[in-house]
Parts: sequence; structure tokens; C-alpha cells
Amino acid sequence: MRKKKRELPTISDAEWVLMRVIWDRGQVTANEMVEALEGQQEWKPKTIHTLLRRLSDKGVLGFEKAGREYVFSPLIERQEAEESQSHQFIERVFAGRAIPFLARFMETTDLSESDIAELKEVLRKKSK
Amino acid sequence: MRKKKRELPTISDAEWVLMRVIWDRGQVTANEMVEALEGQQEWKPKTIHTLLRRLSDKGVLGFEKAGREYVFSPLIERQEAEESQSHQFIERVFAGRAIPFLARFMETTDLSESDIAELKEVLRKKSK
DNA sequence: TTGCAATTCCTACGCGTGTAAGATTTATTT
DNA sequence: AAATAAATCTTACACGCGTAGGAATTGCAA
Repeated sequence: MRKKKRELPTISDAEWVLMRVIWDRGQVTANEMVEALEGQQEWKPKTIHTLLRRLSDKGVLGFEKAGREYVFSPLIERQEAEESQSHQFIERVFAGRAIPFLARFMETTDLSESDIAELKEVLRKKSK
Repeated sequence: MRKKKRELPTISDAEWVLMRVIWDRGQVTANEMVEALEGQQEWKPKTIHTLLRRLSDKGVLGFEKAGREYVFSPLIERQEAEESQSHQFIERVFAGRAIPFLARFMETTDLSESDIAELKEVLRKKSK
């Protein structure tokens, strides 16, 4: 019983940075976004405004006026977007072969003992 | 003792399709590539030629003349490219947080019992 | 050696993205 | 009400990518 997956708009590298902020907070004004990214990204405020506008144009963000400024909020779910991106990525680089990808990725990533335990637990549950 | 990672050129979606073919075969001529992709992609031969040229320009493919045509071969290793892409992806979408990514990805992907066993085995080895 | 067919080289074009600047509107303060 | 400050709206531009077309060249066949 697979959820119907809407076609998600593409979210660019730069846009993902903003999306993470918005998902973390629920909503932001343009200024809050600029502050949030200060020090983390070296974008001019204008750049951030452009990105917010593009995300709204794409239908990924909604906004409403509050006084003289807009408050933006996500129109798509984080999990949905992340999953969609992940599967697109596997398709693109590994031609859809998820297992080799997972195996190699885990082999070449630093994992603490507790990380390993967590992942094992996920697998244990999967296998019923 | 981390391997030095050269900066890899970016490989676009379309280019990945060609790279997989070349890695599988070791080398190909332009014509072989066109044949290989026939039915799989609906690109005109010219498009494929352009992509081969761009990959050469980027230094991802090398070529040598054989009679009147070129034989292309990879200049970068598959594993290296795949790993680099994988980590870039995690960076981009999950801000580097690999564990949540792995956990969720495994949860939402169909895995057979033997897939699960294989992945568990990888984890077992990791944990020393 | 000359013509031809195959191959490569050069050029193109619209769209998305990263990266903003300048113009305009609007809320607020005096 | 007018000035100001803050926000939004409009425009820009170069580069990469998907997607080729046309021009030039070069082996090979006759």
C-alpha cells in the first residue's frame, strides 16, 4: 500500500540549505532566514531573497503577509522530499542498485559503535 | 589514514549514464556507446558525442585514436567517483548527517532477506 | 588519386542555478 | 502628511546541462 508520490519540484543545492532551516523552524521571515544563515553561508541577503522567491515560485514554500513582510512555510514534507531525493540519487549514480550502494557507503563511512547498533536494529526490525 | 581525495569534476546525470557503460566495458568507441545506449536512452548520436566530448574535456575520460575513430577510457575510478558523489549527496540533502539518512533509507527501501543479511554482515565487520 | 562515407570539430539555444543589483512599494515614524 | 526605512519586485548575467545541427576532415574504396 504505497503512498502516491506527487511529483516533487527539483530543489537545488542552495535551496536545500534554506529548506533545512525552514523545516527546522516551521516557518521563517526573510530576515530570520538571513540571520539563520549568517556565518554559515556567505550569501548576500539579496541572494537569499532570490532563493526564497524561487522556492515559492516552485510551490515548495508558501507565504503569507504579516505586516510588511512575508512569513514563509514549507508546502512539502521533509521526509517526502528527502526520500525522493535519495531515490533519485541512487537512480542517477547507481542505476537504482540500492544494495551495493548501501554496502559500500557503510563500509566507507565512519560509524561509531552506537551508530552501528542503531543500524543493526533497523535491519532487525525490517527482517520482521 | 585517510586517502587523499583529488577533487573530482562534476559528472552530470546524463554523463553518469555513459560512465557506467564505460566502466563496465573498460573502453568504448563513440559508436559502441551509441549502440550500447540504443533502446535504453533516446538520445541522438550527436548528443552522445557531445557528452563524450564534455567528459573528455573534464578529464574524466581519456581517448586515443584508432584508425579514424577514438577509443575512450575512464581516467577516474568508479569507486572513487561513486563515493565522492555519495558523500556530496549526503552533504547536500542531509547536511552530512549520514546515520539518519542510512536509517531512513533502509526503512523505506524494499530489502530481501538476503539483502538484509548482507548489510548486517557489513555492519558486523565494521564493528571490528 | 579522387570521391565518398564515416568521424570528429565547432556552434547553438533554452532553461536552471548561483549570485546578486537596482527600482518600487509600503509601513512606520515624526 | 511627508519623509524615511524596510521590504518586496523586477532584472541581470555567466555557466553548466540537455539536446542537438551543420561544417570540416580524414580514412578507405575504387
